[in-house]
Amino acid sequence: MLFSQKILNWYHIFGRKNLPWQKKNIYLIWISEIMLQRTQVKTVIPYFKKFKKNFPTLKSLAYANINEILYLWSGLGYYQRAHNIHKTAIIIQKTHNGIFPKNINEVKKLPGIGPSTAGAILSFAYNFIYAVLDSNVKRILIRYHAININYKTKNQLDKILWKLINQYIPIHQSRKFNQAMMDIGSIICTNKNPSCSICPLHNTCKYYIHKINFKELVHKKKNRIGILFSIIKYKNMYLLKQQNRISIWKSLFYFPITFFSISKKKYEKFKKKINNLNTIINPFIHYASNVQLYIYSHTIIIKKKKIIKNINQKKIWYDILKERKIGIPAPVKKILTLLKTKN
DNA sequence: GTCCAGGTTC
DNA sequence: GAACCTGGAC
Repeated sequence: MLFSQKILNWYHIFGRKNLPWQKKNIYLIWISEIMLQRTQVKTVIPYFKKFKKNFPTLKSLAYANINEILYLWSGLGYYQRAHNIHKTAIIIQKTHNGIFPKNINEVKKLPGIGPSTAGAILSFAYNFIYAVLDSNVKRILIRYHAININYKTKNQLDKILWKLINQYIPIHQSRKFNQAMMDIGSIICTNKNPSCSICPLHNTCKYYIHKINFKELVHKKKNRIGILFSIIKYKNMYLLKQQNRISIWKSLFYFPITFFSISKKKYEKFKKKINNLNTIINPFIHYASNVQLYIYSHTIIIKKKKIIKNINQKKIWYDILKERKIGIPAPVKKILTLLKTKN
């Protein structure tokens, strides 16, 4: 039996068919595919539903305020994606008459859409014959063909894998094929302890037959960075700043921040200093991107505050008892929730 | 406490 | 090749 036939047969019995974005609405498919970039299905579902409710159409998104988009994105991570969907919505509104393009080259030009996402969008929306090559699909192909990835650069490997997947993708059922490949990759052909016995490809898979397993390269150790949040409180309100210059959490709102080196000497010195500060939030570690953030905070309670500036300016007084439509990074949300309970 | 899953961009 | 985030598993 052909590779693609095995995949399609599996899909008809086990494939995921009721995900909230599987409705042939290209706008919603696009949003879901962006959310799914380096983010797992179960994480995306609640965010997608909330997003769909608030921005049901491309037009509503194009005219939205970026802070409102970041608010709905808060906690999902990789906030550049939120900026990119806004940019894309505006581009489509202006230069494509509000209609999401059908041409793959046009789609790939849009911010935040690479080759894999472009294939996913067009195959899911229109059943066009474009493949998806995300890490689930890559893992299947690497194992199936026992490709030794240690001798290849990322580019060389991608070229090989694209060639393979383009050979396998069936002419009439690309939508089902792509969905099934991702399902199998994430449910069966998992990174650790794959469930080969229930895999539709195991009869011809080199990894299964010959027990060939090439280990992936180990991850680089993350750098430690110290952060001090200055929690400035006035009644129920906290001072938050929108930061654009710092690369992490770009244009999200958080407490005034000080970075410090975590080199042993400086860190010890800083720790002593911190211990003298007035704080009600215990220090904690937050992993972000390629860094390990050691997050400390100190509290300053003020009796009189400056004039409240509006949302388009960089500083705001955030009332913890009121929801406000701004983007807030996960660890800052966590602190605000703690402050609420201690209020 | 540390590790893991997960595409695009520059 | 490095930067970008978070929740949950261990």
